[in-house]
Amino acid sequence: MGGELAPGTLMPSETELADSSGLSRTSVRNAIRQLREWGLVRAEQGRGTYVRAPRQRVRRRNAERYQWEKNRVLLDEGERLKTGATEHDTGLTVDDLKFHAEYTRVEADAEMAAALQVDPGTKLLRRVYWTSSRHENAPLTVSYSYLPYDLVAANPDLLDESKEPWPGGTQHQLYTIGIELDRIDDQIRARPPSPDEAELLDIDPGVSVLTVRKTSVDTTGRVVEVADIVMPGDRAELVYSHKLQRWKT
Amino acid sequence: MGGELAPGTLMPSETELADSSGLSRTSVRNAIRQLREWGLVRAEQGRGTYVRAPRQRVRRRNAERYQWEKNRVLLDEGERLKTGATEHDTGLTVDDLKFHAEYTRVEADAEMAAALQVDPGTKLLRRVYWTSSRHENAPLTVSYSYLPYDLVAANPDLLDESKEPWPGGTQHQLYTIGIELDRIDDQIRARPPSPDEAELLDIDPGVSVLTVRKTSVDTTGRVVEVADIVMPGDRAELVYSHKLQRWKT
DNA sequence: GAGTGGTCTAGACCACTGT
DNA sequence: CAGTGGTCTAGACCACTCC
Repeated sequence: MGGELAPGTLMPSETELADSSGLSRTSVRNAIRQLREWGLVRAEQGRGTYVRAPRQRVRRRNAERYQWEKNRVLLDEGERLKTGATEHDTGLTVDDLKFHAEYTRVEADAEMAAALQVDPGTKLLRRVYWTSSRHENAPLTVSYSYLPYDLVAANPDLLDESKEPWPGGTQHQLYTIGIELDRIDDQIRARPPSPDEAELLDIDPGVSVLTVRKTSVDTTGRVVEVADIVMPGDRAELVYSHKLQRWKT
Repeated sequence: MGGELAPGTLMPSETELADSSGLSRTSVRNAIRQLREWGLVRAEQGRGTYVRAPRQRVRRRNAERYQWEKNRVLLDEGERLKTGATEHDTGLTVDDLKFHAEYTRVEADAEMAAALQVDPGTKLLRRVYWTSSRHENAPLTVSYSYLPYDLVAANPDLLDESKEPWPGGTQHQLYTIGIELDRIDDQIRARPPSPDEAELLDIDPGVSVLTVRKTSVDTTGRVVEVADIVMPGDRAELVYSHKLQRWKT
């Protein structure tokens, strides 16, 4: 009835709601599905349905972030280790964070070949990366990054997933192989999650994900990285700020 | 079975699928719901379920668009009328487009007051605006724009919805009352559509919308417009391009 | 074992579309 | 009118969690 419940509160069970409302359980479930699509409630099998914490939004400010990362590249390593990009976004310190990284060597399919401007079948390094708070289970973003294998092979450290997290981010690692970025394009979409993504991000299958396809172009015009960043649509938010040129007075 | 059907094809009816598959109609409907959430199929009551046209994506390049709009402000009106922002996005000419505009005078609620940095209850001009192709029924974007009423009242034309579409866009109209923009911030989210939005944008209730909250700040640091732009998540895409500063050599 | 949500069935009625 | 999707019921079984 328009009321508000404290986060973590256990809802009455579906059968109980059906009995007390005079509706069938099917109808009650349909109603609850709406609440789930809005991320207001989470159902746990065998346990019950709980009110979710208020949508703690993750805010990514990509415009500033990219330039900020670039500026950091030329700092010495000690400086870089102190603060990473995730802390930049969330305000959490490095001790609160858990990392996961996983490297594989794959061949470019037609779609990725077009995005990277290479031939289909070209060897790529696929880097799956996520980070989450030690106190929460689900990551806030998951990143699938693709780089031409021959390019990164110039620095063996870049092929070693145990060297994660990359100190200073992707731009610094590219710097070690002589690459300077000139431009980054972000392409933003929303779509339903795959079952895997729903589980990993701890969202209901009915909640969309926000995705960013980030394309990094170096100073010679070459595409050096394509990354797909996936975020839970009910908790994530992207911010882009544009400074406009002044009219001549 | 992984096949692909031509757009517009009529699917077998739900009862027919239930009979031929040996499943109940409820289960068939659940399966179809997945297709709907992906925007692959559209159900029309009384008619049937059709395969949707391939997701013709609308691409908005906001970073360039905002500066482009600003540059156009100082051109003379004849120039401006030739090409508007929608044509800039879609490549359609002005003859192919239908416009809708609707003005109301409202009071700022707590949320909008905070966004506009005014007191709650302040009079606002609410401008609902959309444009769509003459050959398709549903708009590609709907915009809900809010401006302080006293600000725009300085030019009576800005209070007259019949003067839409604004020749040269919002930035030109602000120019007529002596305002130059300094910065535009975009805040991007995804969420389920309201029933009204689902109908207007011609999407299934299960398909999320992509929203942009656009905040325009003038050269004195004042927020002069807040606009909420709503797009169908299965057909829209946002692009932001960032040019990075060079390292000193 | 009792209680939860997840899945499924078989059938009913309604609102809407075409002819 | 017959056929479509939208909504609803009443009941079953399963997988899972907790005691």
